[in-house]
Amino acid sequence: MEKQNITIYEIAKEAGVSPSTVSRVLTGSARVRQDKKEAVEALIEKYNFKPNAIARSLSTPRQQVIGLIAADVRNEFYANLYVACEMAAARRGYMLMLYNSLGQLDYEKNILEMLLEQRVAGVIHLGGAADDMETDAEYVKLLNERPDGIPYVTTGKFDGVKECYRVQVDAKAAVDLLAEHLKENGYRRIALLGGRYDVLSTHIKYDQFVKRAEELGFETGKEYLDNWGDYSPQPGEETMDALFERLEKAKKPLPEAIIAINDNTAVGVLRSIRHHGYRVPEDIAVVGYDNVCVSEFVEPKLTTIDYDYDAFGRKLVDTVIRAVEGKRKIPSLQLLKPDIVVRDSSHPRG
Amino acid sequence: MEKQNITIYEIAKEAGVSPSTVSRVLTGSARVRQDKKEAVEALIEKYNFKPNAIARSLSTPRQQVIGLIAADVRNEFYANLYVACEMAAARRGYMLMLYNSLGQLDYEKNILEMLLEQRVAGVIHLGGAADDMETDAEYVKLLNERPDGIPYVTTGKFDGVKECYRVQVDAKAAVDLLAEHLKENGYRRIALLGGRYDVLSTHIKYDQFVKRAEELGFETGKEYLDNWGDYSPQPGEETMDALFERLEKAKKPLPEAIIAINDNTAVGVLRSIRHHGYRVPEDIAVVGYDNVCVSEFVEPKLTTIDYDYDAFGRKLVDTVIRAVEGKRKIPSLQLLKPDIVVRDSSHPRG
DNA sequence: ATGAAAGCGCTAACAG
DNA sequence: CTGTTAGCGCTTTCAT
Repeated sequence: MEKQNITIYEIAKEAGVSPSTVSRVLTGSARVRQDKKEAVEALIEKYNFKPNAIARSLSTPRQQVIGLIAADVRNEFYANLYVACEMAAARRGYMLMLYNSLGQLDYEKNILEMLLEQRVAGVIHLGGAADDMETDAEYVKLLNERPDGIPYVTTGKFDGVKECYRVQVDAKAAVDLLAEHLKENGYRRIALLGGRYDVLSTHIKYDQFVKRAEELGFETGKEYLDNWGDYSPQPGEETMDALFERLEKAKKPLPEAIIAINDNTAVGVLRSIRHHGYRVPEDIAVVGYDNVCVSEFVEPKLTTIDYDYDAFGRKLVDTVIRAVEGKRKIPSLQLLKPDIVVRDSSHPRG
Repeated sequence: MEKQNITIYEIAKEAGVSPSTVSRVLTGSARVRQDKKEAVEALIEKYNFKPNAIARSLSTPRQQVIGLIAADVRNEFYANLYVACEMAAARRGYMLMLYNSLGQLDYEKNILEMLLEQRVAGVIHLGGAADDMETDAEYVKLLNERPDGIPYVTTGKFDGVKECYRVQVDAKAAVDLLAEHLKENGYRRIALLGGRYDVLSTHIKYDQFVKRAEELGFETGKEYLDNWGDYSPQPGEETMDALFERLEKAKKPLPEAIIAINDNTAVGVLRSIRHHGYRVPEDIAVVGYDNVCVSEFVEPKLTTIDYDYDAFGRKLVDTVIRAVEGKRKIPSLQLLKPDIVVRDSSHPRG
């Protein structure tokens, strides 16, 4: 262990120079005579001195730290996005400070305050309250009270927040990709299951699906749409079970294909279908969203929507940094084009 | 947006008190006359003033931030652990700063330096280089050069690091649980597959398994052990494919049960078995580790080892905090007892 | 090229 | 109870 509390002062004294000179060799902010420079560097090496980033950030415009609020990194979608952000940030010399809101609105507001007290350079908000259809007024107030110049970028939306940049997946395009893929493969009676309608991205998916279904001549009524619960396999299974029951009662035919709100939900749907004695995709096709790791390892492999997570993270981080640096106009909404990954769960209907 | 750069000084001036008084009402560190207090609070409210945590931490002993290095939060095991740590830290008034090493040793060293420059109160290291059997000498040097009093706690180990606390899953106990469960259910010829032998936890599992197998009279030779590759499904599938091939060539019988190094690996193993036309568990049983979300949704549901992630995270964080606060002796190694979750993939052999 | 001095925003020891 | 003063560790004018 090194002796603690070494500062540029001890280094300066021992090197026979002033603290400013030490600072200059540390930051390279000005030229220093070679021999002094070397002396200082030798001492830095000797004591293994590391400048105190906290002290530095006090005298310097701002922290190179970006605060990040995520709904829950245990969900692979957010984990992927987080890692992409971290890599992008590292490349630009920024650090990230992560918090998970875990669905607790109060805690989430708390996080925001802590981040602001840390004087982060900006905050990125992935899902969570930013994904609620109905914006929480108090949250918006909090956001609008934030110090000037701390940019806020989110994958969701917040009505009424000033200087808020949105970077979203183009959810409509994703719906279209899936809908057209199913149509091409001969599916016409299609159900959309899972998620919560009061979540922005889910909301968009349902609305767009209804619209597109009509255009493509799908056979889709209210009975074939169902949303509640979270985004894990369990509710997926239950929602599908309920669909079977509902259709039987109504004497309606089974759907030919299911669009699950995400891959986890799809995994639950697959299980329900299996339990009811049907095969995928022969009897019912299933597709999902997010291209999560398991989607490739369930039986059958899942057709799904993929995103360029790296590009997504990069765009998020770059937006913050550009805003911080006061760069030219930044679009308030940036959309990312999704891709479709076709696997076995939606083979041509035959 | 609020005007930026409000400090306790403007508040003080406008309230007609001294900065220290403002500080006192902020921290509650001393009594302040009621009317002054109210005046200050009103202004804090009015300007929506938030004290600068950075400045505060400069004049105060230390940051309430704990640095956390994780191998990769996209692996659910780490995501679970991370979230548990975050919750535990929040309860104790600490924040976390997360970094993912992603298998890049150089970057990982970099992270450590950045964390130290941030003067974090302590660092928690989940997997990554701390999990390597062969400790990287330079890393150890870095660790030993860290300022005095910054505790280091890890789920792995680092040979030669001073003031290093280890909090580990009791991997031997986990092996025993699985081995005994299989024995009770009538399995005797058992293979252990996946992971890398140069990773601490994997190493322990293999060694303990070999030892225990002998004690329990298992039929297990070199052909039934295989480790290389990472901890995702793909290598799991390939390893199992290779096992089939190897045993056929050697004219050895198939194993009755497979222990996969983790659930992800097990998922790949299941697929390989299915592709080869065998059933689980009728022909071959499969068990894993970690009780990751999918383990409950693959077909058949996976028997696996579960940990009390919350307790794990709490112990990690508490250890750091206790060390920071210079509390009484802290054990240098703390072991967590794992549990077994019995599901369908290892039904009694019939 | 380099030192002295001021300041970043807050806390804390010390007088009153 | 409260104001004054002195830091915390670093950067940054401003002279020299």
